[in-house]
Amino acid sequence: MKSFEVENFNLEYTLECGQFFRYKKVRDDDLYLVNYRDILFLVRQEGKLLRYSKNVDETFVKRFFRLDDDMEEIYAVISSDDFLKKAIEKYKGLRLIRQDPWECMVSYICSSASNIPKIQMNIENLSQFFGRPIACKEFSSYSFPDVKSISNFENIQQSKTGYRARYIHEVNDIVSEEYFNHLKKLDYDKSKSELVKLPGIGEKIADCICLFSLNHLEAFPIDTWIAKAMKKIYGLKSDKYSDIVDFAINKWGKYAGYAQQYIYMKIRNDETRK
DNA sequence: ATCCAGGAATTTT
DNA sequence: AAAATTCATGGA
Repeated sequence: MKSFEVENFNLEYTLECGQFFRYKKVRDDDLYLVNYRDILFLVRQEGKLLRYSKNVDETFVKRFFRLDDDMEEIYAVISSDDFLKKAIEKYKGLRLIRQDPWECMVSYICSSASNIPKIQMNIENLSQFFGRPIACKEFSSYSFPDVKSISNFENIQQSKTGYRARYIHEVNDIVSEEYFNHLKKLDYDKSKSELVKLPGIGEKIADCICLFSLNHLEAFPIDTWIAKAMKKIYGLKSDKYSDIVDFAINKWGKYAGYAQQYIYMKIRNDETRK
């Protein structure tokens, strides 16, 4: 295991806050096994030290966990009120993850009207059907399928994706490496309007893809939790998607996505504890 | 057993 | 243009 020092980073919060699905705690001492495309690596935090398996390098790990984000600046922008201040205090070190756009797209198509364990199962199944075996130390897994390779409809259904199977199949047919290369060049508004053209992708999922894999930190995905939270905390009357987005972007600007993640984490944990 | 879950598309008012 | 219905599946 190699390592480097980290600040304003908490591995557990970052992996387990619901933004990302392909991780597994493999030992009770907080050693995590993480999948990213065709990479399988181990990572563990010991205080300020972040340790990671030798099959990845420091540049990769820093990029994946967005350790290049200036959290002091971000905290300064999103500490707009008591709720956010408390959420940041409690979950300090929670960062967004830079996911792969294709992987992120398929994962969030699976997420509609679902839950985290089930989404994880769907992705695992898809990877077994369409990916390749990969390993790290004594652990083994499957790579995430390449773009255009999730093509067998029967197998998509056998991955227990339900009514989403059709969307995954169609999207797999439409997108390509070139599609993503083009998508990465667009700004937030343009990316989002491209994404919602795809079957099975509405505003919410498009915002997830923008925030979690396309570097658009102003994206503010609104699921039922966030909608409830915004109503409760800020007394928003309208439950129209675009009204809530306008409010958020007006309040937190280019870091609205980070605000979303802290709100989400806090509201969800406060709720499940009662 | 029945109902719902971190939505989107389609159909109906 | 807003509201109800449908879509599969696992888990509570």
